[in-house]
Amino acid sequence: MKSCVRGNLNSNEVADVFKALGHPARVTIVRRLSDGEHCVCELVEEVGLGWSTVSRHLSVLKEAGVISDDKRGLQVYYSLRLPCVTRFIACLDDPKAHPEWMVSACECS
Amino acid sequence: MKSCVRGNLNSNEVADVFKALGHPARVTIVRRLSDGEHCVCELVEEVGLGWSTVSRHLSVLKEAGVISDDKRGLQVYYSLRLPCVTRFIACLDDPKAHPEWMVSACECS
DNA sequence: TGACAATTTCGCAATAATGCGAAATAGATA
DNA sequence: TATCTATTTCGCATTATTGCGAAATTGTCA
Repeated sequence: MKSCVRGNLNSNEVADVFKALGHPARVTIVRRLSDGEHCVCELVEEVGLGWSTVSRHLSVLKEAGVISDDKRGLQVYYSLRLPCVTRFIACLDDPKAHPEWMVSACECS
Repeated sequence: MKSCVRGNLNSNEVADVFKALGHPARVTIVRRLSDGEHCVCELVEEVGLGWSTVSRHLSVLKEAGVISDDKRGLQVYYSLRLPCVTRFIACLDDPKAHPEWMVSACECS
């Protein structure tokens, strides 16, 4: 079995994912997306910042591979690409009791 | 069962943990600590930056609750407080096959 | 085609993070 | 007590991130 210490990604690549998640607005976005896809308009409302600002936060998350977008008609729908993010946040929220960590192997896609 | 969307921590607090992990040097440190505690001297060598810089990276991680320190004699030993960080990085490394995600509920302490 | 709606890109000013060397601490040892 | 060793704190210059409004894009619909 492979060690967790050194994997396929170097520290720069891993740090980019963490960095992308390291902003309150982006955490809010990711949390919201954990229950399914949402359009930008809904996320703007949830985050409480300007459209251009939220748009850039979304592009940071997308660039890091955390979320993906799907343009349908006038609207762009974003969804979470890394379910393990949700599970990790759940662990931070309540380190003791989190059976959802046992649900399955990581299904990041 | 509690939803993952809103937990005990607000987005600021969650973002602080991600922000602490969002730097290549700090990812290197955390990866190294996933096999047990190490003194600063070993981490300085691994990271390849100056002592004062590594020391500040360590304080950022400690401040965020990701690692803890233990001073014994002249040396300070750091260790990981959030094993789920290791599991999350493992997920990023190889999203498909990671049975260690099933090992147990999160044992963050 | 022309007007509208949802979203992104751009440029800018303000703020935060980074890395370094020098100086400060704190424990061990002579 | 004086000194050595491991580590942290401080001050500084450089670079990155943030949020905003204005302008640009892109798809829809009359």
